[in-house]
Amino acid sequence: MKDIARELGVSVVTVSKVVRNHSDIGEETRQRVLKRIKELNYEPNMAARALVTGRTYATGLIVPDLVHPFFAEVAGGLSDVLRRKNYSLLISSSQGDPDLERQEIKRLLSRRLDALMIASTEWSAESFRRIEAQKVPYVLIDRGFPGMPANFVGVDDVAVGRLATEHLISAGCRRIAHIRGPATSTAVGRLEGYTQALTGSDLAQFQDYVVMGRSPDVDSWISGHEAMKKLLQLDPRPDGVFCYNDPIAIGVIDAILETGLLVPQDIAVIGCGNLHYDKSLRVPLSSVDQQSRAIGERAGKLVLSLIEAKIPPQPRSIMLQPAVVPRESTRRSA
Amino acid sequence: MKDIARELGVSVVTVSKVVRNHSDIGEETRQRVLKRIKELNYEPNMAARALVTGRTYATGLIVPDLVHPFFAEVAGGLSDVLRRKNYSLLISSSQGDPDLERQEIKRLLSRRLDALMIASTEWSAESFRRIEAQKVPYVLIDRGFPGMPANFVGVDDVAVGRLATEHLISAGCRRIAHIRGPATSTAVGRLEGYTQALTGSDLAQFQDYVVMGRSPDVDSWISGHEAMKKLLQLDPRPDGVFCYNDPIAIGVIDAILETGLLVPQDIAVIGCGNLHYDKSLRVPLSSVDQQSRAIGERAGKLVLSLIEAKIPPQPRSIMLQPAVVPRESTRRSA
DNA sequence: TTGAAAGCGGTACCAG
DNA sequence: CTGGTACCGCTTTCAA
Repeated sequence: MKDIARELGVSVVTVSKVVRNHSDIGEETRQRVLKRIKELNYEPNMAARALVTGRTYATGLIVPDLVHPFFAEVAGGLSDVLRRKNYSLLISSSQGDPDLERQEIKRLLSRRLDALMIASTEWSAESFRRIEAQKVPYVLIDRGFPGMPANFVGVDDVAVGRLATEHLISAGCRRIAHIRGPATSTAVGRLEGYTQALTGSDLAQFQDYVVMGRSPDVDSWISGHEAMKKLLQLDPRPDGVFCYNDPIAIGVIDAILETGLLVPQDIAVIGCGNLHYDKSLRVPLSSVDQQSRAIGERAGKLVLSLIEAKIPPQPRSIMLQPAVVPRESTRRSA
Repeated sequence: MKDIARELGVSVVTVSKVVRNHSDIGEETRQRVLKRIKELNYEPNMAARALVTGRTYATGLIVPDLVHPFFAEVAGGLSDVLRRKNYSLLISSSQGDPDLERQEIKRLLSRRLDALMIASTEWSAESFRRIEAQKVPYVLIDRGFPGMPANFVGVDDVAVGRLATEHLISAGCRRIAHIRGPATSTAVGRLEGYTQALTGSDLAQFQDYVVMGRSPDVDSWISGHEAMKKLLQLDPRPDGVFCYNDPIAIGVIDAILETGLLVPQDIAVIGCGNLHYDKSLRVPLSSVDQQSRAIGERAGKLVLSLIEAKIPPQPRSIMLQPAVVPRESTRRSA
């Protein structure tokens, strides 16, 4: 910039104004500067700009696992929205480990990002105090903290659990198990919905029909497979299983088939997420659609509005409505 | 930092040195400063640091599609390696559009990242000149440019094509089709391997047995589905299909089954990528493993070494070896 | 419409 | 071991 200014015999201020196409610049001067900028392929140094303006035009996303299709889709939707407004996106994965998550938050905070989005693996809202202290706007994605007023974008998880369970009931299942997720709002909400649906029906509820996989967010398939093995040893064994997510459901189906039982005839299975390959599975998987991409897009828009706002607005909670997508895995001649 | 310095009656330089635990600082002073830093929860401003050191401790990754499991896994492996060395990762998606890709490169370049990694959708190496001009180290991922000396991490694509095709041949297929990808090195290499394998056999080669999907990187399933519909109208129709990637292969299988034909009995199918859900598909999918995660990890290590190097080293090409993972979709009683 | 000066939050260099 | 000074590349303010 200094070079351009010197060459053209104008000041850096002038060049700077042209770059940001500030109004008060002579048309002739503007053209000259613009021309030289193109020639030199000049790009302003964002780090320097960030230093003085305090805005980086970058946001951060922390997810438990990038490879998990749900988070990949969220990231995809997010990235699209942000790109259009010229924001960059830093992504990091917490591997489902709260310590790593805190560390990542710290790292991103020190980059002075304009906003953070987090699908948290925490059970407590503690580490968000620090973000608030730094006055960095943030949005919780997919998992919230009950009673904590914070910006949130996700799906109504109680509805997810209720819909899934009711679907199994109407498919004729009488002994419905649930493979639950970790201690996040998402898992808790779905469990709650499951319980509500059962309570609303005349079906019996068995204590040991609710089991938790080892690490449902990261090694989902294995978690599901293991959990189902346990359920299969129960007597009476379940005839319907509602799974915390689709990869778990896939593990569950595989476990059932290995035993020689049939899906959905012997045991019906439903998952959550409606991943795009669900319909091509060995047993096409019924699933509760979570609108993953929409979650990313809404979060993107919310975060942009947060950044633009001069004063931090009231936290908003955006709750998308889930829907059952029925497929083979629950199609019983009930 | 200024505050801390004032409060403690030392200079900012001293504080700065403590932060970076520079050697020549009195133990007592160090402790005092450290203490205060903890108390205030102080984090150095990376933008400021970047401005003076010229290093951002951040790298960028551009992929055609984040949701594509292959790239998600690459990103996952990469992210792990970089995190351990305290680097952040900016991810952006080019949607398979060369224009968008160039735009993203520009954007990331203006952030003065320490290095870039790109799974390019370009057919020409033109836009990489700009990166070189800025002297930013970069690594091509998955797709290279023949004859262009650049850092590269990927799989030996000719071997991929050869292995897949030979696998179909040994499964007893006599009329082998190929659904190819776009004009990238990856797709070209696989096609080359396919041709080599056929030439090395006594099988006939049909011109119209090679078809290309619409947008193989982004809407893979649809691309595969459409392409297979075309192939099915041929006479004689193929009895084996080698697909550019797994999502395409899934679309292909679905198209075949819709017609009432059987996989693998009537038509065997093999894909590339060995995605983790392949084994749970309606017809468990044979696939050529591309070591996606390893690609990410190797790329991460390479990029770190590039950053550390004072003088740009000779470009290295890291070529991982693929392997066939046979499953139901090619298991014929040949 | 233009530009001089100050400074964003740090680090490098070198003198004390 | 400690700190003064200059400066990284850009924006802001305000005077010309």
